Amino acid sequence: MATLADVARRAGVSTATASRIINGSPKPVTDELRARVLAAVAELRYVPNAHAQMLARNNRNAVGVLVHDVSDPYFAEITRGLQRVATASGRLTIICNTFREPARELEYIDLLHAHQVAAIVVAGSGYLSSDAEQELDERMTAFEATGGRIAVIGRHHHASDAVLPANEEGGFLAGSHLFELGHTSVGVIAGPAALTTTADRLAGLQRAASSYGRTLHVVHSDFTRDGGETATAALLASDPSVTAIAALNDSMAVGALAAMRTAGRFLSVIGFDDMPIARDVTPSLTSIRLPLTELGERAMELALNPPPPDTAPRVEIVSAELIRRESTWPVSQPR
Amino acid sequence: MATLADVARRAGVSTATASRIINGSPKPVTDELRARVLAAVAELRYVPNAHAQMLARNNRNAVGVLVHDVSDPYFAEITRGLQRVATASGRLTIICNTFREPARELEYIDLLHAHQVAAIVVAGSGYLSSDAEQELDERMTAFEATGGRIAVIGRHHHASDAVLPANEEGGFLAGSHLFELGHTSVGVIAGPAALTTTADRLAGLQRAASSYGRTLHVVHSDFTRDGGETATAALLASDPSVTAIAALNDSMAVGALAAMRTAGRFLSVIGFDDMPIARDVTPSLTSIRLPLTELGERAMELALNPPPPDTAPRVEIVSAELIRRESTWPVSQPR
DNA sequence: CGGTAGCAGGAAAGCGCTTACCTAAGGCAA
DNA sequence: TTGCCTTAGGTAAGCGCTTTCCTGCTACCG
Repeated sequence: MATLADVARRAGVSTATASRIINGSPKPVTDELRARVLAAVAELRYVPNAHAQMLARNNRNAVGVLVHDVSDPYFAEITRGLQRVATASGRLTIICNTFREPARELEYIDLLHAHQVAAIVVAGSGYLSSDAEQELDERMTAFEATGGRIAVIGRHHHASDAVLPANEEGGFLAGSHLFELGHTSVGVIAGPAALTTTADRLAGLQRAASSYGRTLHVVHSDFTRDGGETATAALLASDPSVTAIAALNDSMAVGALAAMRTAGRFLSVIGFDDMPIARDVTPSLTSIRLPLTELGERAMELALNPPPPDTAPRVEIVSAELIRRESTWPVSQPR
Repeated sequence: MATLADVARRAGVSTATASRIINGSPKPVTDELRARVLAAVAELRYVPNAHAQMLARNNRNAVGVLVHDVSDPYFAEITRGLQRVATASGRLTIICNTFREPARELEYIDLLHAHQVAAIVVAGSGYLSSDAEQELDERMTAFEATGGRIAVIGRHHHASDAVLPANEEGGFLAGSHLFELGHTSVGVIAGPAALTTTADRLAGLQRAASSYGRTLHVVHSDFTRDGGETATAALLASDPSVTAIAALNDSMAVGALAAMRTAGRFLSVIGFDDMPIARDVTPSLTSIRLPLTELGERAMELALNPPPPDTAPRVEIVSAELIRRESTWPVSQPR
């Protein structure tokens, strides 16, 4: 690897001069030297060593993103928003897939910390409470103590800025929609019980149920399409009275559709997240839209723009919206 | 930020000893000192500065991934494979979204180079030929000249290892399937003409067409769902004789389905890539399966395991497979 | 013509680590 | 007792950069 010293030697200048020219520092330099140095850079295909630069400059440039799984469309959408903002402000984004393993989360936080990132965005529901969650909180605090910034998406961390999707409100919207259509027995395909996302969406649904004087039939699944399919199949078999299904995300809703196709029973289905696929399945899916890209953008903005010191953490709530499509209909007009 | 020197001071040892203990070097150290140092690490919440480590050790640990857009399911799937392998061998993966802009690709290659990554995987079709492509080739070669490894996916780079999806074969499979079903007038919704992926898949389709003595009606689009929808709508309107559509990826095939729904004309459709969504649309999509995750895994393996020196670049071809579903049927039994 | 700016460029001190090499002390055989 | 290992730990030289401070020079003023 060519080093700055190589370039300087070749151009017949000191490393100081070479560095200044390459970085376009304000110090004046004669055009002649500039040309010689730039020529040397080109000839040697010199690329500065980023680690040495970071070390010498001691500025934090990159930002880290902790995400459960980028290939999950939910996170893919959020990640796109995060990246847009980060890239726009000229920062390198390091994306870390935690695969939902708390141990890996911890590992990655340290790794990002070690890499001197300016900020870390943690996306994705946390667990309601657990040792790992505790530990994560602690590491996040430690990172912030060294001047790093943290923003979380859809997860509460007492000390950090947060962007929260209106999960409870969304759940309420979904439930109200179904009850408004006259459904009395609603099956809920929920995510893992320990996740805050599940808890919040479910809470909204419950609120709707009690305000309409109805009850829910909840089964827990895992937020995947296949999980949704099996859970729905089981629900259909065990409770014939159910006339509508509320799935706590679109993937499971799509699974529910598949289960109903094989069972030959077609009930109203409402999903959650309004992912792109929602409009392309048949029937197209009524869903609760969460502006995921925006969620990511806001979070990155919070992470990159430090708040005035000694103020409380900022919390932004982005609201949910009901998107009506073909998969829900009045209970009085069954199909 | 606590530094190693802080830890050493606090534990009353030299930085050398502290470093050795923290890194578990083979040098023997008394248990007493070890305990003191580890205690200091915990108290100070010391996290080593990765940049300083990289600089001092001069070893390359991370790997970089250049990908058009992780939120595109096609690349999401590939990325998942890449990450699986990289993480399994204990490496940090830096994912860079190029958003299909050649300029950004160049920028990122240099950035990864500067960060001393051990290897770079470039995923995603290149352009048939262009200045930017030329330039990219050059940078890649420069990177390899400094000891870095490069592997490409679905793109030819004379000097690097490559994993290639069998695009031509897949195109042939798709074409043969449709002609076998008796279709004589096949409309092709292609991607941008300048992309090698488009060219290869199209070539396979053409080969099938000529071996069956048929011709194709090709329109170019952009590999997005919406692009596919408008292109299909236009094709339907302009050429009423078409009885089947071959879309060069599933996203556009889904768009084609949507266009046909609005037009009220239902033709056989075959997609490409067999993305998860294919089985959930109605009718479920016949498609050419490309094992995308595997594509990513193989590429990362190539990137991480250097070939014996002075051998030709390794090229692996992963084959395509026809997945029959409901969206294609014999021309003699129209719906 | 001396004195002082102003300018172009270099010398060198770090940034936070790792590690080759050195030292001091103890143990043991001759 | 001497000599030589071994052991436990420290010293200090970098890794490749940036940046402060310093050195000559030329130019200009009185």
